[in-house]
Amino acid sequence: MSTGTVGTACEHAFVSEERSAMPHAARRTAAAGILHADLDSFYASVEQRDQPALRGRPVAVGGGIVLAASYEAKACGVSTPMGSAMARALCPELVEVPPRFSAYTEASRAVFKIFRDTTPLVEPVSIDEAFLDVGGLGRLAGSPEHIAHRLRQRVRAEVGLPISVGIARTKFLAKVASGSAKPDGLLLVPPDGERAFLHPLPVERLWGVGKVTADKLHTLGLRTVADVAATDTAALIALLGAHTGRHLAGLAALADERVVQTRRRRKSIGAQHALGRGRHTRAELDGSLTALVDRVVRRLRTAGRRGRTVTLRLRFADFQRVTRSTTRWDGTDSTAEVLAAARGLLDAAGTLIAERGVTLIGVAVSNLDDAGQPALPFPGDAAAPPPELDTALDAIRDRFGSAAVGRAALLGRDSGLAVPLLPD
DNA sequence: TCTGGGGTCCTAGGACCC
DNA sequence: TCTGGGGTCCTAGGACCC
Repeated sequence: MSTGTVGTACEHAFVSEERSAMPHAARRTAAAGILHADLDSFYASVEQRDQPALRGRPVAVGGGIVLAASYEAKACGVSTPMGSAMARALCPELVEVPPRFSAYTEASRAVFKIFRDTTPLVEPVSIDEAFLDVGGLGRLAGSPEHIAHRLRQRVRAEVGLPISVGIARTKFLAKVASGSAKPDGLLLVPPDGERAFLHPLPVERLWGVGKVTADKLHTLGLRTVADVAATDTAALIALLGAHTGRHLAGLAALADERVVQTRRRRKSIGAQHALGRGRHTRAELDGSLTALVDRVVRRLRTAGRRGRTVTLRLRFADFQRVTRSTTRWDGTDSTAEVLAAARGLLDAAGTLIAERGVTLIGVAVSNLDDAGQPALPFPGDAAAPPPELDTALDAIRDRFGSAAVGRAALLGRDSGLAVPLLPD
């Protein structure tokens, strides 16, 4: 475990926060009050927690590719997403574990409960990380460092997982700080130490800089954040476009006004499935499509949402991707309606598929709205679509499990309905 | 060594309306 | 009759994140 403050050689758990006579508002903007909390090697840590034999050993969670690597595995070069064959080559002692998503969801829920115990101002980023605004809690709960320290202790004691926390004045700096704190550490970036902390870092650490943007920056000889900060914003815009250029200029200049947002709603719900190489018949694709639609609409209904846009995602053997989408006039969460839309898109992409083959198929529903909002009446609108398809798919799932849905749909399609024509 | 599954945001062109 | 500028929505692609 490591704890520290950048800009000083401090090894103390707590850095005394100056209780100055500054007015409250001014103090809030100047102080480091945002936490970024990030579970370390999340899936792998859950596996090591649940299987003591895995502790201290290099662990990779995944199948086909590495979804998460323990620190022991990272030490020999295993990273995500990396093919399993590559990972084994790098690390012969690697223990490979299939993912148990329900265990991760449960662990995540427990951790987020501790987050929300800490402050109501929690912004989830993903299953294993969140921003917490603790700037206003001084009187109640102590300094941000104190709060972060206790948060880490609680996650360790109550959920059994290591978590790293970065503390800073802005979301971006807190996020970079938590990355630097890993593994299992706490790092405070004080407002007067921001430049010294950020500027020596490589441009890849800027949020929104991936391989493509990093390569572009490198062509201008820009390798560190300090290099970006010293570059004219106009030059960055010319290189990267208006948005990215301005965005990076702002981050490098330590200007990040984004606040912690508690009420963010999901904007799309999707599912996808990688198919092997080789030809897939239209009937096989239709079976996969049905299973994907079934998964998506059930999540849609669970969330109480409806969507207007259905997107079909395809990937070819050369890893090129295309999307095809269609937008309905009103929102739906009906299996039959989403499937009809997706089938239409698949039909329209028939030539493309015939020429190039498919290695991945995905379906997403977006343009989401709350369920229950009555659509405007439309002359000639039919009543609710028949529920037979849902009933049939439910029956298949109950009897044979989710994995059977695609196969059943495939077998049942010619009969006009996805009835259970499964092999025993 | 071939590369999963879940997302977000931005860009750009065309249709359409005022 | 010919013309402009602004705004919104849809589609498709691309970069990025975990």
